Amino acid sequence: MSSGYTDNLPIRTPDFGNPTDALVRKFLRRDQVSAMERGALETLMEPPRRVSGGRVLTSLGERPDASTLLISGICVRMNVLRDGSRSITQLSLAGDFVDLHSLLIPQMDHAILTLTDCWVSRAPHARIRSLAERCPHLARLLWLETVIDGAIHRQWLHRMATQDALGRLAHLICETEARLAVVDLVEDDSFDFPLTQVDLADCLGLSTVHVNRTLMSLRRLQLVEWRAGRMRLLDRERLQQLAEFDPTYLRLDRAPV
Amino acid sequence: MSSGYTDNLPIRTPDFGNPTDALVRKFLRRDQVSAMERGALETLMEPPRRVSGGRVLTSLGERPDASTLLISGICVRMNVLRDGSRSITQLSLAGDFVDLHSLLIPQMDHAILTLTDCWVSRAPHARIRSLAERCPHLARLLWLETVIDGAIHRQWLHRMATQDALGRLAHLICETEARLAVVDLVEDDSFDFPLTQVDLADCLGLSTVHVNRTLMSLRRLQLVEWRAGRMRLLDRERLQQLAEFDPTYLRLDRAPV
DNA sequence: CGCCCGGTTGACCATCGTCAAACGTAGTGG
DNA sequence: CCACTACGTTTGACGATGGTCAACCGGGCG
Repeated sequence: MSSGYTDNLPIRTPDFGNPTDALVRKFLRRDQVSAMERGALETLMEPPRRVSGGRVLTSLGERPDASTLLISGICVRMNVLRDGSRSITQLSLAGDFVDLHSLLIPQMDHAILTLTDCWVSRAPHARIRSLAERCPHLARLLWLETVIDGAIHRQWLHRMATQDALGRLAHLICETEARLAVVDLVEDDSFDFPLTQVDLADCLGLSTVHVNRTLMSLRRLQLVEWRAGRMRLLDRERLQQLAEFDPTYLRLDRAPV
Repeated sequence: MSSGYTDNLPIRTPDFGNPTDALVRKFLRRDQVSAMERGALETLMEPPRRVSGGRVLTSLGERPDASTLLISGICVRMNVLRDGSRSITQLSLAGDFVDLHSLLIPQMDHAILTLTDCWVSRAPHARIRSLAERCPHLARLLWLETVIDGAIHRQWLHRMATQDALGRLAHLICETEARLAVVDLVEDDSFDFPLTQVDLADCLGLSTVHVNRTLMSLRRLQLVEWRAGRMRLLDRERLQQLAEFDPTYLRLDRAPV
């Protein structure tokens, strides 16, 4: 149970451009963003910081005074019940604010963990609030981010309620691929997917054993290949069909907000 | 399969005060709202309209140009899979905007249905957008509404993943009671809860048969009484314990947003 | 070399789904 | 008034998806 807060490597420069690059790429997929707005977004962010995998970024009960933008890596929202049973209610990918909601709900009712080594950057709430007042359009783009989180939650709920393990797993893979594609992290139908089967089980509400059985089925069906933390779609068509995947809820179409 | 849009009874006056009353009551639970802001909210709304139960308020694929505020009654978000399996991903109660997210995600990926007879009032998106620009504080209060929806989704997800039927049902009852209490719709530990067991099954991801068995257990345990669409908590303490209910996520504490 | 973590597999079991039938009540129409 | 229907609820029997327990494997690392 690692609970260390950070382990910054303060001197080293990250190997990416601007901290907001992935975020802006998502925005541009959905609307226009002016150069001025890009500049304004950059002023939100504190200097990037590196956090290794398996750390607590924000803990249960905390009242953060900033939201954290994920520049690279994967984080999760982790809910825990008193008896210790855990579940992952969201995967956060590059370009996602992992706890933007804390701007409006002060106290965390869940924890944020890094699954992998991550680069992150904080945006103090005071700065976000003031920027939102000056740039209503950016405010709506940020609002949209939280609203899409909600849409993803609803899909997960719907899948938990109606699909069996195979469909659920297939859907998670399709969704993650689609979200990563937006921020240019998919190449040749394959992308980094460094979850353990325990993590997957926590996402899907299944036991590890059954996740394993289900993965075996997916492989036997020749739908995916998953080795060394890299997922490859072998037959996107059939996989999406099995998952009943329809990306409407990800709002990947361009429409002014 | 009723799909009629409305059945207005245009002349009759509704038996409530201002359409925004319940909404403002929720806001006041969480922050201050000035008289000017109340007035501004009222200018958003179109005249209230009555819709009977079991109607489609907003259908799948639609691109609404207004969001609908629920003044009284109960609506649900209904997701449907191709094979027809349905699930309810949200219960909307008095004072909730049932599709506020459509301000930012144009195309509906689910439908909104009335479960009971409802009074509703539309707020055109253009008006909301312009009000949000003029009153950033109201914008944040509205944003908060969508963020709380997300927090509720995460709880439902968490419960689906970790709790058995009994805990899940108990949790839904606790949550609904807490939400209705905010808008003064709970009296003597009892409140209107006019869902059918089929509706409950769609909310909880269970079969109707199993919902029935689970309800029977709850009654045998002397935790609730449920007759004629009215739910009464007989032992709130034990029920909340069984449900592992912790209302933090509902953000019922007062803190400026 | 041995440990530890993650993955894999098998055997057994429980929660919950499916199918089916019966019951009560409200509403409709003869 | 009664027959008939429709809907929601209740209960039983049976079966399947997925959980639990346990053992084993394989690779990376101290």
